[in-house]
Amino acid sequence: MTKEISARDFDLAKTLESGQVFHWDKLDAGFVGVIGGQPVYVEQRGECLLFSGASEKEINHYFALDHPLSEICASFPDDAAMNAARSFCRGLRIIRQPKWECLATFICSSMKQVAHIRQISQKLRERFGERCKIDSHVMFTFPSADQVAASSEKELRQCALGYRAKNLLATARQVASGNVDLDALTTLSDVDLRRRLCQLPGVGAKVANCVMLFAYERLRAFPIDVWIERVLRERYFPRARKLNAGQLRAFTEKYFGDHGGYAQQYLFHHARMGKIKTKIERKRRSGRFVTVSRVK
DNA sequence: CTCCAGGGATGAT
DNA sequence: ATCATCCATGGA
Repeated sequence: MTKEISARDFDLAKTLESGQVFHWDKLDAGFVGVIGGQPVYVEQRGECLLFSGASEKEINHYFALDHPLSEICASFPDDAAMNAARSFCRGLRIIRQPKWECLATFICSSMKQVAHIRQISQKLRERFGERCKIDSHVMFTFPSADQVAASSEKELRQCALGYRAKNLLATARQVASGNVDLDALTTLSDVDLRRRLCQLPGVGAKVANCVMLFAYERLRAFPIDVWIERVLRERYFPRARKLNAGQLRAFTEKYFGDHGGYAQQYLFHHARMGKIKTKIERKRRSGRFVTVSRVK
C-alpha cells in the first residue's frame, strides 16, 4: 500500500509549514492531507518520499517535484537577506494547489495568523467537507464551491470567519453558478488573471497574488503581506521615509524577477521562523534569569 | 490583559 | 489617485 519515490532538493516539512497551504497535519513521522479529494499520507526519509493514498504521478505533480529548484534558487538576487533566506529554506517548494481550495482559504486569511487560518480551514472542512479515512485516521475534504455556496453566512460565521464569511459566500456563489470559471482563467496573462481574481469579493492584490502563485503556478507573482512589507522596508529600504505600496510593488517586480514568488516565499518563511525562534529564545533567557536570581 | 495577524471595502481628502 | 478607518476573532 505504501509507495515510494525519490525527491531530491525537497523538504516536506518546510513546504507544508511555510504558510502556503493550511490543511496538512502532522501524523506519526509524516503528514496527512488531501490531494484531489483523496486522503493521503506522506513521510520523508532523506531523499525519499513514502506515501499512500495517491499515485506517484499525483504526488510528483502536487509537490512540484519537477520544478528545477536549484535553478530557481540560483536565479534569486544576490543580497544578504535573500542569501540568508535561500540557505534557511533549502528544499522548500511552491506546490500546485487546487484553485478553489486555494482561493477560498486565502479569502479567509485576511488579518489572520497562520495558526488561525489553519483552524478556519479545519472548521470549514469538518462542517461542509466530506468525511474520509486514511488507515484509521478520519479527515475531511475541503468543501467545493457548490457546498459552500449552499450554506449561509450564519453557518460560515460559526467557523470563526467573522466578516470574511460574506466574501467567501459571495465568491463561492459566483464560482458555483459558473459566472466565474476558475479553470478557464488559466489561459489569461498575469495582468488579466490578477484583474479577474480581484473582481471577486474579498480578493485584493495580495490574495490574488497568493492564488496566482499557489494555484496558477505564476511564479512571478509576489504577494506583499505585513511580514514581507516589513522585510522589504527593513532589509531593502532601511531609511526610506515615504514608500507607498505602488513603489514596493514596482521594486519587487523588477528586482526579484521570473521566480519572484519563490523568493517571496523564502523571505516570508525565513522571517516568520526567525521571529518564532527569537520568541522561544526570549522565553528561555527569561526562564534562566528567574532561576539564577532564585538561586541567589 | 494587550497586541496583532499572509487585507479588503469603503469613504474622506 | 492616495490615505484612514473599520471590519471579527483568537493565538501569543
